[in-house]
Amino acid sequence: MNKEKLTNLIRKSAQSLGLEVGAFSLEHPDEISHGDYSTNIALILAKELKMNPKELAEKIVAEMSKTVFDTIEKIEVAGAGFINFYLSSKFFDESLNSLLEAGDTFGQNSTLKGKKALVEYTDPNPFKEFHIGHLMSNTIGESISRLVQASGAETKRACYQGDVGLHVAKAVWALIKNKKEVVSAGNLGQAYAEGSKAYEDPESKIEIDAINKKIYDRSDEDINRIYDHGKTISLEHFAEIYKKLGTEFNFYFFESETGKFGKEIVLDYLDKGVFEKSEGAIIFPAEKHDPKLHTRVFINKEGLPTYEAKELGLAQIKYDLFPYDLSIVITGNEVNDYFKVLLKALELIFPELAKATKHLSHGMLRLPSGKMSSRTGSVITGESLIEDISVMVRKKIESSDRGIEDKERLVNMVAVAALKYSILKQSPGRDIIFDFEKSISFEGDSGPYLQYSYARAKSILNKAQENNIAELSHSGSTNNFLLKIFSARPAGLRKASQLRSPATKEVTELERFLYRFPEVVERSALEYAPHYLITYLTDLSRSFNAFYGETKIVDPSDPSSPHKVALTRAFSIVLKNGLNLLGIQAPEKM
RNA sequence: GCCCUUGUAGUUCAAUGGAUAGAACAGAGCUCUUCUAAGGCUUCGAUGUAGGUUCGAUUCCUACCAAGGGCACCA
Repeated sequence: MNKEKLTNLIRKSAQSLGLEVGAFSLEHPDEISHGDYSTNIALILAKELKMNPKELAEKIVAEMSKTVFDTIEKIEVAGAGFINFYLSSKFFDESLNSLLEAGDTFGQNSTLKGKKALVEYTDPNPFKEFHIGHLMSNTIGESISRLVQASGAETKRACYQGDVGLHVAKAVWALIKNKKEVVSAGNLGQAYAEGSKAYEDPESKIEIDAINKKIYDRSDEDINRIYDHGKTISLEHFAEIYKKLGTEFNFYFFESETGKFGKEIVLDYLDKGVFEKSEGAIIFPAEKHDPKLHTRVFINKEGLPTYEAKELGLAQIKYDLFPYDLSIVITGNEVNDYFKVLLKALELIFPELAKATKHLSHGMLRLPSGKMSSRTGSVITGESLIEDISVMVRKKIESSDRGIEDKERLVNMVAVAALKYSILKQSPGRDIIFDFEKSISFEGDSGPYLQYSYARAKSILNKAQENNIAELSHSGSTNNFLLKIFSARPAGLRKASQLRSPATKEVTELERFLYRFPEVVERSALEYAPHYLITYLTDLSRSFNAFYGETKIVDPSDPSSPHKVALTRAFSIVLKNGLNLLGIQAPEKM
């Protein structure tokens, strides 16, 4: 009994009462004790017919009850006129079966099957720090990429980096002045801060502007050498961070490439009336197309392309390399208004690319003490934040000994999980007030909570195997999980659907959550909102932990034990698949 | 001044126009001779203000108040 089937049954029943049925909703109630599905059809129809919604609901229920369903336990009218459906143990047994059979693939859908998707995120700038804002973009982008991939799209990841521009010139200026050989990415951050400060001084400004031009045209050997070296150091540093975070990009794009291309596009469309000349610059008067938009400069007085022109070039370069059906660009929300202007320009030039482009923005990471600024050097780097969290995780791991072999690997897994969870738990687009003490938690709603729940489930499964209740075997491409019934009879292998004993006829809350996973994944992907998935996984884990607390799962003397073990196995599958979609690793032990 | 976003327990976050507004942290109290206590169980506590639309509003509309971001050559 899936949602579609049930919707049709409800519609049919109402129609056979002679009612005209329009749109109505069928959802999982917020409160899990209110049943598995709930519809508001009676409330909607009663309004049109000016009837009492409760009475109408009763009539619809009576009509539905004429048909016998073995997957529905009971139907009842509740509240103002909601009809609640409680699924039967048969339904749950079957769904458990298919869940265990699907294994790693459970949760995937095909809404984007056959499509090509390109996701751009993180976008740090060489010569500047990789700060906590980049961690945000990376975390969200990685999860979106995985969700889109799980929806069937051929997915590529891209990172776009600003390797030219005033910020680079400022850093290079400071490096030359101090005759400092670049040895670490940290030096570059300092150099950038120093250059920014110097830029306020008119004399230094002239020098920095000159360097900026030379970087663009590569006319000065000494500057080229310092520039190339610094860029290499930066990129190597970023690569290390990506490794820690678990991101592998397919494409790297640079502003030094997109600028040239973007400029050509703008000049090309200058004649065609999209752009105009104004005060020596080339502009796009977006307000002529939409009063809420404003004019932006695409090529400045100096003849250099701005961010906007570069983006035009980027859209085209991306498409040439990977002809996408969907191009997702993830940025901070401070560029929202520019992006709207940009998309309007793109729409006039490459309508099909504009249609395929989806801009997602995340909020800012704000510190309780005020705004972070790399210009003044008051930044928290991504690296230092991960290290600070790691110190706390390390302490925790040292205090408990579970025979973990590679402790540093676990430290990184848990630290990254704590960080990613705190970023993904809220709806995207909103600012995060980042308070180190409060934001990074190992208790309650947290990444480590989910990981701990997973490790616990794995530990129970190992014990079940030792007690000969379950047998985990990998054959071919599918995971087979076989359970044995313990009794006087010869131990036999059973499918999960044959395990429920009369004693456990009652359906547990855990089961009511498990089968919903694919729906949650689909919604998260469709709305580009990983926080739905996080909320679900947290509820699911809480439900499992409560289950663990109130019952003994592995117990050879208990006939319902194999069924409980099967549920534990199902839980571990869903949680691992879910964590994977968030870009969080699931440790076997912790 | 104009445009965009956001106001929910003490704090950080949830809630496709639906039922008694959910969690977590912090506070109070239980719980390891039992499969991982990074856990479980009790308990206290909230929709910025004023209107409107609706059978029903945290959600939609209007005004106000408050916070953040943006508004021509940085990104």
